[in-house]
Amino acid sequence: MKGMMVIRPYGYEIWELLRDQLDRMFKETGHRNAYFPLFIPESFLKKEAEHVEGFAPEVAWVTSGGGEVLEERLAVRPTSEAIICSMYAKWVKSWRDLPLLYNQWANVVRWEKVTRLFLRTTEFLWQEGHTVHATAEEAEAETLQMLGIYRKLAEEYLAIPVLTGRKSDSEKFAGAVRTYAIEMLMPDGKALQAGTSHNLGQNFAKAFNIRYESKEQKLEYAWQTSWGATTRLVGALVMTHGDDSGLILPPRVAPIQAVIVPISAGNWQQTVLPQAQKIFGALKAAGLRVHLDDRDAYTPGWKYADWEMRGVPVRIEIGPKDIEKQQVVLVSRLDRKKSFVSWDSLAGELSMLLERIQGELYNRALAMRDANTRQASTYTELLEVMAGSRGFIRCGWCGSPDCEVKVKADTSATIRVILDEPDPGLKSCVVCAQKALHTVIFAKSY
RNA sequence: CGGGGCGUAGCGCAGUCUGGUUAGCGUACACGCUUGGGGUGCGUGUGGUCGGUGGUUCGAAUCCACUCGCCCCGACCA
Repeated sequence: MKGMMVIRPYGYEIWELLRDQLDRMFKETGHRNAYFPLFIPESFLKKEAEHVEGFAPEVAWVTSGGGEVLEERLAVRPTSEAIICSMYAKWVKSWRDLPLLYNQWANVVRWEKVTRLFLRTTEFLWQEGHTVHATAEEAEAETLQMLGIYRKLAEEYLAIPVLTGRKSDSEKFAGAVRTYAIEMLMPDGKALQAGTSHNLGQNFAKAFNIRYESKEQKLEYAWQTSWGATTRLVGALVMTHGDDSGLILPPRVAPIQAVIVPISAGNWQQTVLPQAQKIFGALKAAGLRVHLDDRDAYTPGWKYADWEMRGVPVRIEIGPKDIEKQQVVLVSRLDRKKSFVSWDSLAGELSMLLERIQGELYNRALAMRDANTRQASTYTELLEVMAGSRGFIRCGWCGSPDCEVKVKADTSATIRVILDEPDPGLKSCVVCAQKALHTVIFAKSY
């Protein structure tokens, strides 16, 4: 099947680690998990006009079941606003029911014409949060809070710097009032949208009739948000940190943080292996994700290359010479630099090394992004950058869709985010030279 | 969806133009010996509907048509 992915255990473990972090942060902010149906009756999907128009081209339909043609065809969920809102309409009665803070971990299907492994697949895994609030202010605060959680996940766990900001009208979610996103820059100069948070206003509440009775005994439409992040994040990890030897995984989301490679010489299984096993047990007990590679069929050198390709941040070598000195050799995946550490201080030293690698990966990614972020004050400058090095381009924008469309037609770049704070140095629109209302980031995107 | 490229062993490829023995090579895999602190070396083996379907031909990996999948560029896309 085109665009479908199979995720084997090592890759899935990466997803599980970042998923667990997100899930923890959601719960810390009062959200609870729930589950809603995979199929959505067409009549539900049609209720919000802009929403159905936005998703229609990429919906997969079920038209028969049990050997019979269905009276009403069913959409395989491309996102669950429609089905969830239909339930929220029944559940929300009073201001006392609010806020409703639910999240769903699920798979969704979007029939994309062009697929790209991990970045744009027909079926993907994600979480989608759907909340209901009594006021517009609360909904906006929720939207921004969740954007902040995505930023935290990206920067503190995936070690990838992000820009946050609003999307232009042409890029916003179909049915939303406002869409915010975290936006990453990949090493090839293309931008990747890695998480979105939408303020839905009352659009869906009006379409699905989600109303509550306020303290003042007035019937009011509710205010809603939705927000999501997907398996695309795993693709972002791979692209951002990899080098010529393979993957480099940030320690906080690495399924294996350190691999122990016993030096197989002579009767190593009697001399070296027992100590390697002891160290393995001690590190595991210290809460580290370690693996002991005791395969006899491969030489140490082969194992080094193998684990480097898989992105394990630290290798621990132990051989006959180390047994004598009661030490091990730590090797960083970043630069292959070796350090010699005694057995009794290993757990502490390893933890510190892992933290250093986590920080260094972020710094590398930040340096890459900064080196590929340019400012353009004239249209000629913008064209030159897009024809050459690409990357992020900061410039002024008057806010007119016409200017946005012109850039896309000429360069295929789009506005990735509208920055929260306009740069006072960028006074005029990069296209029409009229007064700039916003500072925006243009880039080609995945 | 439009333009271009590519599908031959798990992976990477040669062979296709110019149809003709048993379809090769590297790597991986299995076994034996050897080696072991940067992908050890030698040997013996296993593994193929040549993406699929149909056609042309005495004969098709090779020519033709259709089709499926993948990659790049563009359009589309929260």
